[in-house]
Amino acid sequence: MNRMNFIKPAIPETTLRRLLYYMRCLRTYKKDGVKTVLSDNIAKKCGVKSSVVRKDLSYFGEFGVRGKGYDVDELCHKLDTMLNSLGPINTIVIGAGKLGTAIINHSKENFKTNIIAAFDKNRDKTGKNINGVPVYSLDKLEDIIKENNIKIAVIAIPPCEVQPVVDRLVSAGIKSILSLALLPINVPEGVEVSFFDVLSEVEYLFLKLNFKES
Amino acid sequence: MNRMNFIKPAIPETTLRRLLYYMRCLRTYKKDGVKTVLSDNIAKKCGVKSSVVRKDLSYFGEFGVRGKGYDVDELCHKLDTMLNSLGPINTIVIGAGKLGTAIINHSKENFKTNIIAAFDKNRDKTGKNINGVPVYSLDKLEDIIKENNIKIAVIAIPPCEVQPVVDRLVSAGIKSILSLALLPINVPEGVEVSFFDVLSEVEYLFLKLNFKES
DNA sequence: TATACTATGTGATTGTGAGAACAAGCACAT
DNA sequence: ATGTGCTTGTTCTCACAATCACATAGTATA
Ligand SMILES: NC(=O)c1ccc[n+]([C@@H]2O[C@H](COP(=O)([O-])OP(=O)(O)OC[C@H]3O[C@@H](n4cnc5c(N)ncnc54)[C@H](O)[C@@H]3O)[C@@H](O)[C@H]2O)c1
Ligand SMILES: NC(=O)c1ccc[n+]([C@@H]2O[C@H](COP(=O)([O-])OP(=O)(O)OC[C@H]3O[C@@H](n4cnc5c(N)ncnc54)[C@H](O)[C@@H]3O)[C@@H](O)[C@H]2O)c1
Repeated sequence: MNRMNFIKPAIPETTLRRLLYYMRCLRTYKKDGVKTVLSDNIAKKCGVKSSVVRKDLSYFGEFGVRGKGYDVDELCHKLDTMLNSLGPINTIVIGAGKLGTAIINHSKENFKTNIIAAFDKNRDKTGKNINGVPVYSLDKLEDIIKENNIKIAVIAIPPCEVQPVVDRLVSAGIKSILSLALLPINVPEGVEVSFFDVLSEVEYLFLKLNFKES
Repeated sequence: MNRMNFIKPAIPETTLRRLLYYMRCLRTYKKDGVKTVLSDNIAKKCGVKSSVVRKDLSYFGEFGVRGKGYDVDELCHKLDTMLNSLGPINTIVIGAGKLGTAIINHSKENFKTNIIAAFDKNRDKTGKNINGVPVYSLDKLEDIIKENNIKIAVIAIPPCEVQPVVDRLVSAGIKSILSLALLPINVPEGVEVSFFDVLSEVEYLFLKLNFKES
């Protein structure tokens, strides 16, 4: 049963993406001791229109006071509670190289995501910790996934190595894979794959620049 | 003058993104010696519908033969020519740490993007090469940008360091910034900023999973 | 308490992209 | 030469997301 059914209609995917951004922005306000914010403050910081912020928040409830704005602590708390009610955001990273290490370190600053473990096939890397995250050999893959009920995995290994690992991830119960290798992946129905690539983004920005310039 | 004006109407941003993916996919076909492909072959590999592939390609011209499909070499060549006509895709990376290094190495495999230089404020890192890419101190920033007419920069330094660097990038003529630090950035009108973050994506996938499960 | 003011929340409208269905055109066999 | 089969290119429809406009409900002030 979907524990988020109390959220009435289907929530746009774009709204979900922005929501995470708002929350990070709110945490900053909170840290800076700001008491109240207007939808327009959040909007400016996140580069969207204030009406978008209000509409997005309205999918989850009424948090503001008309004529006044939003209480930062309260809004933060309510959104966090909602997120926490979905359970912990646990994940694993495959590949403890430069990229994998950078991601693990990154997760220690200001994120909700817990990286439970990393995996590497190189014996020099296994058995150690990276910033508190244990690095295991691939033997342990299935056990760790099942013990921790992991549903999401991040892949940061060379492209040619990807498919066999994906197959193991899927049969161990992973439902969503984020691949940093830009290689098409075969997965059965019901498993979601997304790709993530800095250089693709650069190339996209390049195309965009070339369309806009006068 | 926009050198891509021959592309008639405004091309959807989603189409531009997918186009890059198609091209990478086609390069693989070419390398594997495949002669012709159908829109459906490309579609399956890229995880979209065949009608989307055809529509996307149709923004740029007619490349296929009805009843037969697309000639891989020809399609590759025509798309590459189009891309090349826009000039080289040059960029720089700020921060030669784990992440910056991973990106530089990554750029050597199968991408159109040339990373012209990296910059770091740590004297231990400057003056060396990473996989053929020189690492300079920040002193050289403006010179390199202007000499090479760089328009796009990738930022891979700690969040607290970002804003001053951004200011320098902007006044040196950078038009598009890809930040890997999730901190709101102030830039003048006309400069585009995008953010890119693996862990945000994980959190988004988490939300999506929680909305879909039965 | 009344009045003006301010910012939220939401219903209505517009715009845009995805998908399906169909028309068009080429290759090949007969 | 002509017909058949196949896949492209394109049109049309639908769904969804962004935007707008305004009613709503609080605050502040006199
Ligand atoms: N998407 C992006 O933006 C992006 C950016 C940089 C790099 N990359 C990709 O990420 C990959 C890793 O980059 P890196 O800089 O960390 O490289 P790296 O060489 O530093 O690390 C790769 C690690 O993966 C491990 N490994 C290899 N095969 C494995 C397997 N089958 N199972 C488990 N571990 C395995 C290696 O032992 C090594 O520790 C690169 O191949 C590149 O394609 C993607
Ligand atoms: N968006 C993502 O997906 C993602 C993933 C991993 C890390 N990160 C971010 O990227 C940053 C870098 O990660 P890393 O693992 O490479 O860290 P790192 O410590 O290995 O490297 C940081 C590098 O930046 C250099 N630097 C610091 N300040 C600088 C300045 N003002 N100008 C030029 N260079 C400067 C340092 O000398 C160092 O070499 C992290 O702070 C993290 O926030 C983002």
